[in-house]
Amino acid sequence: MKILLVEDDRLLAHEIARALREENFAVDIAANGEDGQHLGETESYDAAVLDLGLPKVPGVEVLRGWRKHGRDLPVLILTARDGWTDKVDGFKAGADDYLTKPFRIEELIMRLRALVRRASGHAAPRISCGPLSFETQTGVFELDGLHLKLTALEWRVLECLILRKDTVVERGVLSEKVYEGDVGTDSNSIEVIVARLRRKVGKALIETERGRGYKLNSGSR
Amino acid sequence: MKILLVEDDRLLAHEIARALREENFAVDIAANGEDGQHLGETESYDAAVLDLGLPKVPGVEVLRGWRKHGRDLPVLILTARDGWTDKVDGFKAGADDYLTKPFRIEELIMRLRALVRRASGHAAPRISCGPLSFETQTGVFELDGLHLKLTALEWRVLECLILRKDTVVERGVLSEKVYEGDVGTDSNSIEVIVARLRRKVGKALIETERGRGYKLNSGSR
DNA sequence: GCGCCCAAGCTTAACTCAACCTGAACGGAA
DNA sequence: TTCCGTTCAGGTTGAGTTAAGCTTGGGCGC
Repeated sequence: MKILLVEDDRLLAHEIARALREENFAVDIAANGEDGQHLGETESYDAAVLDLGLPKVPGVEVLRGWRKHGRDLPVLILTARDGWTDKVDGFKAGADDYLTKPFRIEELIMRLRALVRRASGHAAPRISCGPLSFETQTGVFELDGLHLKLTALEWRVLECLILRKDTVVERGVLSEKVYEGDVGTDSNSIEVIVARLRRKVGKALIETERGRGYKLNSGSR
Repeated sequence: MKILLVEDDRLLAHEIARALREENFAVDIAANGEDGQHLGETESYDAAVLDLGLPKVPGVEVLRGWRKHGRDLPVLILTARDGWTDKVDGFKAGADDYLTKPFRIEELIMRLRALVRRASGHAAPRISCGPLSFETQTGVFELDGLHLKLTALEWRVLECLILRKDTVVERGVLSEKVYEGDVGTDSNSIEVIVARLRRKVGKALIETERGRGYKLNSGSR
């Protein structure tokens, strides 16, 4: 867990760093806006603590710069003044939280922990299978990196297959998953959907196991 | 954008709810811990505001209950007492932020917006999508740089879509987030709102995924 | 091994109906 | 009054189903 601390007050900076390290955070200190800007853009941190009252480059500008460069780390800003506009500007620039000086160091730690916890929950698990990949959070399929457009039923079938890739999914299981209620199985609609899917994702991907069902096979064998 | 407000003080609750609704949030109010617990577990909210000083079931227990049930919505806790241990307990139970009473309602809104923005995976304070852009901290939409005037419902729908741009937002999810309380699903009002939105932002932006829902697509793919 | 036969699966095309769109009108709230 | 949200009706579209003919594969008798 690595934190970037941008704070010009040497004394305060070291006090904060000491406390954070005691809690097993790794801390880099930047004593001014320029260094902070640069470090935030080049290194990889789990979160940043940013003093808004910096000399030369104002803290808000540092934050704005990070965001412009696509840095999406959680940022907690510190403000000496109790000024309302400061906080508003900070939030508008993309801050996630703020603290007004003076503050208890335990509070800083707690808020940092909360930020990191929430930010880390955003890893989007992906399943890929040959040229096909599936983002479980958004339900988006991609083929060779290109967005794959599917109808509702095609999507359900393909999801069902990719969640069990490399294993046979029986016909019955498929129609159960695809048609929520139980269905009379005397129909070839599943076959039709599979055929259409094959035309979209390529014949080789979906293998049929005669008498049992279908299997999505990753080219690994 | 739907918020759960758990607050036993009727007056305060309605004041907060009014202010939030003025900012186009949909708000459900729970007047006690039990109701709050239940609503938070069964309904789907984008964030919760939780008073820690509740009668009967303490606020921290409510929060702990949600987390135990796997509800990971962002939670902002309110604490009347200036007590340190309250906040610590709150954070330990999985809170994301807190405010000490009394507070400015604008600050509550700022923090809520920051929480929601972060939870939706966006670090930058501005989301753009084709000619459309959205300022997360102020809730302002712009089309080609010009301020876009929307009604409350139009705003909620469009916000919901832009926060999940390029992914399909299901009809059900949409009406959940847009309407307060429970939802009757047999109505085409969402369709009508979408049609009106299309007339305002252009047809191409809002794509309909038949059988699933709607998608806001940044032409990039 | 060879070939026949039948069941299982594939594919195309047409049809049907639910999902969706939209203009208009109504009713309630500010 | 005006504005906003909802409902309704009529029209449009396209996804899903069906059915029919074709292909494939494996079992079995020779």
